[in-house]
Amino acid sequence: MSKELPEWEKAREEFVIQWGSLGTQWGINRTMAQIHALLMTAPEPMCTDEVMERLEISRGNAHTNLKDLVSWNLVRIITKKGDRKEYFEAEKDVWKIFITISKERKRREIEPAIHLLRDCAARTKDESAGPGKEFNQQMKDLDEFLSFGVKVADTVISMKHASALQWAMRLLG
Amino acid sequence: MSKELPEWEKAREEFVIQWGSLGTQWGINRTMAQIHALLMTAPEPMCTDEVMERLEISRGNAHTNLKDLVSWNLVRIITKKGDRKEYFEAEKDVWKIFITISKERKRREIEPAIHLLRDCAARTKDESAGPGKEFNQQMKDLDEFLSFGVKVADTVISMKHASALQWAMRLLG
DNA sequence: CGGTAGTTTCAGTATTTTCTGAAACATAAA
DNA sequence: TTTATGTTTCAGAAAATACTGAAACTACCG
Repeated sequence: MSKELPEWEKAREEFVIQWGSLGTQWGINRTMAQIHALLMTAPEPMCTDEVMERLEISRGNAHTNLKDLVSWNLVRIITKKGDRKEYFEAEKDVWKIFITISKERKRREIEPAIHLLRDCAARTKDESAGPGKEFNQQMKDLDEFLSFGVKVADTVISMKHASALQWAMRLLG
Repeated sequence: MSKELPEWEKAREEFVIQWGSLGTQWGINRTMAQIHALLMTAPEPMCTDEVMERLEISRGNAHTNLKDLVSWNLVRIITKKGDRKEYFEAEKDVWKIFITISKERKRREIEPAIHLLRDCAARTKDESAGPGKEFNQQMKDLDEFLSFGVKVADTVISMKHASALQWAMRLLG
Protein backbone atom coordinates (compact mmCIF):
# COMPACT_ATOMS: atom_id res chain seq x y z
CA MET A 1 0.00 0.00 0.00
CA SER A 2 2.55 2.53 1.09
CA LYS A 3 4.20 1.45 -2.17
CA GLU A 4 1.62 3.31 -4.23
CA LEU A 5 3.62 6.35 -5.15
CA PRO A 6 2.29 8.64 -7.86
CA GLU A 7 4.15 8.48 -11.14
CA TRP A 8 6.06 11.70 -10.59
CA GLU A 9 7.36 10.40 -7.28
CA LYS A 10 8.77 7.37 -9.02
CA ALA A 11 10.60 9.64 -11.43
CA ARG A 12 11.79 11.64 -8.46
CA GLU A 13 13.06 8.48 -6.79
CA GLU A 14 15.07 7.71 -9.91
CA PHE A 15 16.37 11.25 -10.06
CA VAL A 16 17.56 11.16 -6.46
CA ILE A 17 19.35 7.83 -6.84
CA GLN A 18 21.03 8.76 -10.09
CA TRP A 19 21.97 12.26 -9.03
CA GLY A 20 23.70 10.62 -6.10
CA SER A 21 25.83 8.50 -8.40
CA LEU A 22 26.63 11.42 -10.65
CA GLY A 23 27.61 13.40 -7.60
CA THR A 24 30.32 10.94 -6.66
CA GLN A 25 31.95 11.55 -10.05
CA TRP A 26 31.93 15.24 -9.29
CA GLY A 27 33.74 14.55 -6.05
CA ILE A 28 30.62 15.06 -3.96
CA ASN A 29 29.57 12.50 -1.45
CA ARG A 30 26.68 10.37 -2.56
CA THR A 31 24.38 11.09 0.35
CA MET A 32 24.91 14.81 0.11
CA ALA A 33 24.05 14.75 -3.58
CA GLN A 34 20.98 12.63 -2.89
CA ILE A 35 19.72 14.93 -0.18
CA HIS A 36 20.28 17.87 -2.45
CA ALA A 37 18.32 16.17 -5.23
CA LEU A 38 15.57 15.29 -2.80
CA LEU A 39 15.24 18.82 -1.51
CA MET A 40 15.47 20.42 -4.94
CA THR A 41 12.41 18.43 -5.91
CA ALA A 42 10.52 18.74 -2.63
CA PRO A 43 7.18 20.52 -2.84
CA GLU A 44 7.63 21.56 0.79
CA PRO A 45 10.61 21.94 3.12
CA MET A 46 11.53 18.63 4.75
CA CYS A 47 12.65 17.80 8.27
CA THR A 48 15.49 15.50 9.27
CA ASP A 49 13.21 12.56 9.93
CA GLU A 50 11.60 12.78 6.54
CA VAL A 51 14.99 12.81 4.86
CA MET A 52 16.15 9.86 6.97
CA GLU A 53 13.10 7.84 6.13
CA ARG A 54 13.08 8.65 2.47
CA LEU A 55 16.74 7.81 1.90
CA GLU A 56 16.93 5.13 4.59
CA ILE A 57 19.93 6.67 6.29
CA SER A 58 20.83 7.27 9.91
CA ARG A 59 20.13 10.43 11.83
CA GLY A 60 23.81 11.27 12.13
CA ASN A 61 24.34 10.93 8.42
CA ALA A 62 21.27 12.99 7.55
CA HIS A 63 22.22 15.65 10.05
CA THR A 64 25.82 16.00 8.92
CA ASN A 65 25.00 16.22 5.26
CA LEU A 66 22.11 18.60 5.75
CA LYS A 67 24.38 20.92 7.68
CA ASP A 68 27.06 20.61 5.02
CA LEU A 69 24.53 21.64 2.40
CA VAL A 70 23.60 24.59 4.56
CA SER A 71 27.28 25.55 4.83
CA TRP A 72 27.44 25.50 1.03
CA ASN A 73 24.45 27.84 0.98
CA LEU A 74 22.56 25.41 -1.17
CA VAL A 75 19.99 24.73 1.51
CA ARG A 76 18.48 26.94 4.15
CA ILE A 77 16.84 26.22 7.45
CA ILE A 78 13.18 27.04 7.84
CA THR A 79 11.32 27.15 11.11
CA LYS A 80 7.58 27.02 11.42
CA LYS A 81 5.95 28.68 14.35
CA GLY A 82 4.47 26.39 16.91
CA ASP A 83 6.88 23.69 15.73
CA ARG A 84 10.31 23.18 17.23
CA LYS A 85 11.67 21.13 14.34
CA GLU A 86 14.00 22.51 11.73
CA TYR A 87 12.93 22.17 8.14
CA PHE A 88 15.26 22.31 5.18
CA GLU A 89 14.60 23.93 1.88
CA ALA A 90 16.87 23.90 -1.16
CA GLU A 91 17.34 26.77 -3.54
CA LYS A 92 15.50 25.79 -6.70
CA ASP A 93 16.51 28.51 -9.10
CA VAL A 94 19.09 26.92 -11.33
CA TRP A 95 20.99 30.12 -11.94
CA LYS A 96 21.25 30.84 -8.23
CA ILE A 97 22.45 27.31 -7.58
CA PHE A 98 25.13 27.81 -10.17
CA ILE A 99 26.22 31.14 -8.71
CA THR A 100 26.39 29.65 -5.24
CA ILE A 101 28.47 26.69 -6.33
CA SER A 102 30.77 28.95 -8.33
CA LYS A 103 31.39 31.15 -5.33
CA GLU A 104 32.13 28.27 -3.03
CA ARG A 105 34.39 26.44 -5.44
CA LYS A 106 36.26 29.62 -6.13
CA ARG A 107 36.87 30.13 -2.47
CA ARG A 108 37.60 26.56 -1.52
CA GLU A 109 39.43 25.28 -4.56
CA ILE A 110 40.65 27.94 -6.96
CA GLU A 111 42.03 30.47 -4.55
CA PRO A 112 44.20 27.99 -2.65
CA ALA A 113 45.56 26.79 -5.98
CA ILE A 114 46.45 30.34 -6.98
CA HIS A 115 48.29 30.85 -3.72
CA LEU A 116 50.32 27.73 -4.32
CA LEU A 117 51.20 28.80 -7.85
CA ARG A 118 52.29 32.26 -6.75
CA ASP A 119 54.38 30.83 -4.00
CA CYS A 120 56.12 28.48 -6.42
CA ALA A 121 56.60 31.28 -8.94
CA ALA A 122 58.04 33.59 -6.29
CA ARG A 123 60.53 30.97 -5.16
CA THR A 124 61.87 30.67 -8.70
CA LYS A 125 61.59 34.23 -9.93
CA ASP A 126 65.36 34.63 -10.26
CA GLU A 127 65.86 31.65 -12.51
CA SER A 128 67.13 33.11 -15.72
CA ALA A 129 67.33 30.13 -18.03
CA GLY A 130 66.88 26.41 -18.44
CA PRO A 131 64.47 24.14 -16.57
CA GLY A 132 64.19 26.53 -13.62
CA LYS A 133 63.05 29.33 -15.87
CA GLU A 134 60.60 27.04 -17.61
CA PHE A 135 59.17 25.90 -14.30
CA ASN A 136 58.73 29.51 -13.26
CA GLN A 137 56.96 30.27 -16.52
CA GLN A 138 54.65 27.28 -16.13
CA MET A 139 53.64 28.46 -12.66
CA LYS A 140 52.95 31.93 -14.01
CA ASP A 141 50.91 30.56 -16.90
CA LEU A 142 48.79 28.46 -14.60
CA ASP A 143 48.35 31.39 -12.26
CA GLU A 144 47.33 33.68 -15.10
CA PHE A 145 44.81 31.16 -16.31
CA LEU A 146 43.20 30.52 -12.94
CA SER A 147 43.16 34.21 -12.15
CA PHE A 148 41.39 34.78 -15.40
CA GLY A 149 38.92 32.07 -14.38
CA VAL A 150 38.28 33.94 -11.16
CA LYS A 151 37.62 37.10 -13.14
CA VAL A 152 35.09 35.29 -15.30
CA ALA A 153 33.48 33.80 -12.24
CA ASP A 154 33.22 37.18 -10.56
CA THR A 155 31.62 38.65 -13.64
CA VAL A 156 29.10 35.87 -13.82
CA ILE A 157 28.45 35.91 -10.10
CA SER A 158 27.51 39.54 -10.19
CA MET A 159 24.86 38.97 -12.85
CA LYS A 160 21.18 38.66 -12.29
CA HIS A 161 19.38 35.91 -14.11
CA ALA A 162 17.87 38.04 -16.86
CA SER A 163 21.01 39.86 -17.86
CA ALA A 164 22.96 36.66 -17.71
CA LEU A 165 20.75 35.06 -20.28
CA GLN A 166 20.94 38.13 -22.44
CA TRP A 167 24.71 38.02 -22.21
CA ALA A 168 24.80 34.35 -22.98
CA MET A 169 22.61 34.68 -26.01
CA ARG A 170 24.72 37.42 -27.46
CA LEU A 171 27.74 35.27 -26.97
CA LEU A 172 26.40 32.17 -28.65
CA GLY A 173 23.76 33.50 -31.01
CA MET B 1 74.39 14.17 -1.43
CA SER B 2 71.46 13.05 -3.55
CA LYS B 3 69.53 15.51 -1.38
CA GLU B 4 71.13 18.50 -3.07
CA LEU B 5 68.30 19.50 -5.34
CA PRO B 6 68.47 22.86 -7.11
CA GLU B 7 66.13 25.48 -5.75
CA TRP B 8 63.60 25.17 -8.56
CA GLU B 9 63.34 21.44 -7.92
CA LYS B 10 62.42 22.13 -4.32
CA ALA B 11 59.65 24.41 -5.48
CA ARG B 12 58.59 21.72 -7.91
CA GLU B 13 58.51 19.17 -5.09
CA GLU B 14 56.21 21.48 -3.17
CA PHE B 15 54.04 22.02 -6.21
CA VAL B 16 53.63 18.30 -6.82
CA ILE B 17 52.70 17.53 -3.22
CA GLN B 18 50.24 20.39 -2.91
CA TRP B 19 48.68 19.88 -6.30
CA GLY B 20 48.01 16.34 -5.17
CA SER B 21 46.08 17.56 -2.14
CA LEU B 22 44.16 20.10 -4.16
CA GLY B 23 43.30 17.36 -6.61
CA THR B 24 41.50 15.32 -4.00
CA GLN B 25 39.16 18.25 -3.40
CA TRP B 26 38.42 18.27 -7.09
CA GLY B 27 37.49 14.62 -6.91
CA ILE B 28 40.73 13.51 -8.54
CA ASN B 29 42.84 10.87 -6.96
CA ARG B 30 45.92 12.20 -5.24
CA THR B 31 48.48 10.16 -7.13
CA MET B 32 46.98 11.02 -10.47
CA ALA B 33 47.11 14.71 -9.66
CA GLN B 34 50.69 14.38 -8.44
CA ILE B 35 51.82 12.60 -11.57
CA HIS B 36 50.12 15.22 -13.65
CA ALA B 37 51.87 17.98 -11.73
CA LEU B 38 55.17 16.18 -12.07
CA LEU B 39 54.83 15.76 -15.82
CA MET B 40 53.56 19.28 -16.39
CA THR B 41 56.77 20.56 -14.87
CA ALA B 42 59.11 17.98 -16.39
CA PRO B 43 61.80 19.37 -18.69
CA GLU B 44 61.81 16.03 -20.52
CA PRO B 45 59.34 13.16 -20.89
CA MET B 46 59.61 10.72 -17.99
CA CYS B 47 59.44 6.93 -17.89
CA THR B 48 57.52 4.82 -15.40
CA ASP B 49 60.57 4.14 -13.25
CA GLU B 50 61.38 7.81 -12.91
CA VAL B 51 57.82 8.55 -11.82
CA MET B 52 57.87 5.66 -9.34
CA GLU B 53 61.13 6.80 -7.84
CA ARG B 54 60.23 10.44 -7.67
CA LEU B 55 56.86 9.89 -5.98
CA GLU B 56 57.87 6.76 -4.11
CA ILE B 57 54.99 4.70 -5.40
CA SER B 58 54.69 1.18 -6.74
CA ARG B 59 54.92 0.19 -10.35
CA GLY B 60 51.28 -0.84 -10.48
CA ASN B 61 50.13 2.47 -9.09
CA ALA B 62 52.32 4.48 -11.43
CA HIS B 63 51.24 2.43 -14.40
CA THR B 64 47.52 2.68 -13.71
CA ASN B 65 47.54 6.41 -13.12
CA LEU B 66 49.77 7.15 -16.10
CA LYS B 67 47.40 5.24 -18.32
CA ASP B 68 44.42 7.04 -16.81
CA LEU B 69 46.06 10.35 -17.62
CA VAL B 70 46.60 9.13 -21.15
CA SER B 71 42.94 8.18 -21.38
CA TRP B 72 42.08 11.73 -20.32
CA ASN B 73 44.31 12.98 -23.15
CA LEU B 74 46.30 15.00 -20.65
CA VAL B 75 49.42 12.94 -21.22
CA ARG B 76 50.81 11.26 -24.30
CA ILE B 77 53.18 8.40 -24.79
CA ILE B 78 56.51 9.11 -26.41
CA THR B 79 58.87 6.48 -27.73
CA LYS B 80 62.51 7.08 -28.44
CA LYS B 81 64.20 5.05 -31.10
CA GLY B 82 66.65 2.49 -29.91
CA ASP B 83 64.83 2.48 -26.56
CA ARG B 84 62.00 0.11 -25.79
CA LYS B 85 60.67 2.09 -22.84
CA GLU B 86 57.61 4.28 -22.97
CA TYR B 87 58.05 7.87 -21.93
CA PHE B 88 55.24 10.13 -20.82
CA GLU B 89 54.82 13.78 -21.64
CA ALA B 90 52.09 16.08 -20.37
CA GLU B 91 50.45 18.82 -22.36
CA LYS B 92 51.86 22.06 -20.98
CA ASP B 93 49.76 24.65 -22.75
CA VAL B 94 47.28 25.81 -20.15
CA TRP B 95 44.57 26.60 -22.65
CA LYS B 96 44.86 23.15 -24.24
CA ILE B 97 44.71 21.50 -20.83
CA PHE B 98 41.55 23.41 -20.11
CA ILE B 99 39.97 22.44 -23.42
CA THR B 100 40.85 18.80 -22.87
CA ILE B 101 39.41 18.71 -19.38
CA SER B 102 36.27 20.51 -20.55
CA LYS B 103 35.73 17.96 -23.29
CA GLU B 104 36.20 15.01 -21.00
CA ARG B 105 34.03 16.34 -18.21
CA LYS B 106 31.35 17.19 -20.68
CA ARG B 107 31.35 13.68 -22.00
CA ARG B 108 31.73 11.87 -18.71
CA GLU B 109 29.71 14.05 -16.37
CA ILE B 110 27.44 16.57 -18.04
CA GLU B 111 25.98 14.44 -20.78
CA PRO B 112 24.93 11.59 -18.50
CA ALA B 113 23.26 14.17 -16.25
CA ILE B 114 21.34 15.61 -19.18
CA HIS B 115 20.14 12.16 -20.15
CA LEU B 116 18.86 11.59 -16.66
CA LEU B 117 17.05 14.92 -16.59
CA ARG B 118 15.39 14.32 -19.96
CA ASP B 119 14.32 10.89 -18.90
CA CYS B 120 12.75 12.25 -15.72
CA ALA B 121 11.12 15.09 -17.62
CA ALA B 122 9.71 12.71 -20.22
CA ARG B 123 8.22 10.48 -17.56
CA THR B 124 6.32 13.41 -16.11
CA LYS B 125 5.47 15.39 -19.22
CA ASP B 126 1.73 14.83 -18.79
CA GLU B 127 1.55 16.22 -15.28
CA SER B 128 -0.65 19.25 -15.61
CA ALA B 129 -0.58 20.76 -12.15
CA GLY B 130 0.68 20.51 -8.60
CA PRO B 131 3.87 18.85 -7.40
CA GLY B 132 4.14 16.63 -10.45
CA LYS B 133 4.10 19.63 -12.74
CA GLU B 134 6.64 21.40 -10.60
CA PHE B 135 8.93 18.41 -10.65
CA ASN B 136 8.67 18.28 -14.41
CA GLN B 137 9.52 21.96 -14.64
CA GLN B 138 12.52 21.56 -12.36
CA MET B 139 13.87 18.78 -14.56
CA LYS B 140 13.40 20.94 -17.62
CA ASP B 141 15.10 23.90 -15.98
CA LEU B 142 18.09 21.84 -14.99
CA ASP B 143 18.23 20.34 -18.46
CA GLU B 144 18.08 23.75 -20.07
CA PHE B 145 20.86 25.01 -17.87
CA LEU B 146 23.21 22.11 -18.43
CA SER B 147 22.48 22.11 -22.14
CA PHE B 148 23.39 25.74 -22.19
CA GLY B 149 26.59 24.84 -20.38
CA VAL B 150 27.37 22.33 -23.09
CA LYS B 151 26.83 25.02 -25.67
CA VAL B 152 29.24 27.32 -23.91
CA ALA B 153 31.75 24.51 -23.61
CA ASP B 154 31.46 23.69 -27.30
CA THR B 155 32.02 27.31 -28.19
CA VAL B 156 35.06 27.53 -26.00
CA ILE B 157 36.40 24.17 -27.12
CA SER B 158 36.37 25.24 -30.74
CA MET B 159 38.50 28.30 -30.01
CA LYS B 160 42.19 28.61 -30.59
CA HIS B 161 44.19 30.20 -27.83
CA ALA B 162 44.55 33.62 -29.47
CA SER B 163 40.93 34.16 -30.32
CA ALA B 164 39.90 32.87 -26.93
CA LEU B 165 41.87 35.54 -25.20
CA GLN B 166 40.50 38.14 -27.54
CA TRP B 167 37.02 36.96 -26.75
CA ALA B 168 37.69 36.95 -23.06
CA MET B 169 39.10 40.43 -23.04
CA ARG B 170 36.13 41.84 -24.89
CA LEU B 171 33.89 40.17 -22.38
CA LEU B 172 35.59 41.47 -19.29
CA GLY B 173 37.31 44.60 -20.50
C1' DC C 1 64.25 -21.09 -29.29
C1' DG C 2 65.89 -18.81 -24.52
C1' DG C 3 66.98 -14.53 -22.48
C1' DT C 4 66.09 -9.77 -21.58
C1' DA C 5 63.43 -5.50 -21.04
C1' DG C 6 59.46 -3.67 -20.43
C1' DT C 7 54.17 -3.58 -19.68
C1' DT C 8 49.92 -5.09 -17.70
C1' DT C 9 46.98 -7.26 -14.45
C1' DC C 10 45.12 -8.33 -10.12
C1' DA C 11 44.54 -10.63 -5.43
C1' DG C 12 45.32 -9.12 -1.16
C1' DT C 13 46.24 -5.15 1.92
C1' DA C 14 46.13 -0.56 3.54
C1' DT C 15 44.10 3.80 3.75
C1' DT C 16 40.50 6.99 3.51
C1' DT C 17 35.85 8.13 3.54
C1' DT C 18 31.36 7.55 4.92
C1' DC C 19 27.80 5.87 8.01
C1' DT C 20 25.53 4.20 12.21
C1' DG C 21 23.62 4.42 16.56
C1' DA C 22 23.71 5.92 20.88
C1' DA C 23 24.96 9.24 24.29
C1' DA C 24 25.43 14.09 25.36
C1' DC C 25 23.39 18.49 24.77
C1' DA C 26 19.95 22.16 24.32
C1' DT C 27 15.52 24.19 24.89
C1' DA C 28 10.70 24.58 25.51
C1' DA C 29 6.55 23.01 27.83
C1' DA C 30 4.25 20.93 31.73
C1' DT D 1 12.21 21.39 38.46
C1' DT D 2 11.07 17.27 35.31
C1' DT D 3 9.72 15.65 30.93
C1' DA D 4 9.44 15.83 26.09
C1' DT D 5 11.25 17.01 21.75
C1' DG D 6 14.69 17.88 18.88
C1' DT D 7 19.87 18.67 17.70
C1' DT D 8 24.72 17.61 17.78
C1' DT D 9 28.71 14.88 18.39
C1' DC D 10 31.61 11.08 17.92
C1' DA D 11 33.69 6.31 18.67
C1' DG D 12 33.57 2.35 16.26
C1' DA D 13 31.92 -0.28 12.09
C1' DA D 14 31.29 -0.63 7.24
C1' DA D 15 32.14 0.52 2.68
C1' DA D 16 34.60 2.52 -0.95
C1' DT D 17 39.12 3.70 -2.87
C1' DA D 18 43.70 3.41 -3.65
C1' DC D 19 48.14 0.90 -3.44
C1' DT D 20 51.54 -2.83 -3.43
C1' DG D 21 54.16 -6.45 -5.18
C1' DA D 22 54.59 -10.18 -7.72
C1' DA D 23 53.26 -13.05 -11.46
C1' DA D 24 51.68 -13.17 -16.17
C1' DC D 25 52.19 -11.38 -20.39
C1' DT D 26 54.37 -9.23 -24.75
C1' DA D 27 57.81 -8.29 -27.86
C1' DC D 28 62.30 -7.77 -29.37
C1' DC D 29 67.01 -9.72 -29.83
C1' DG D 30 70.86 -12.95 -30.20
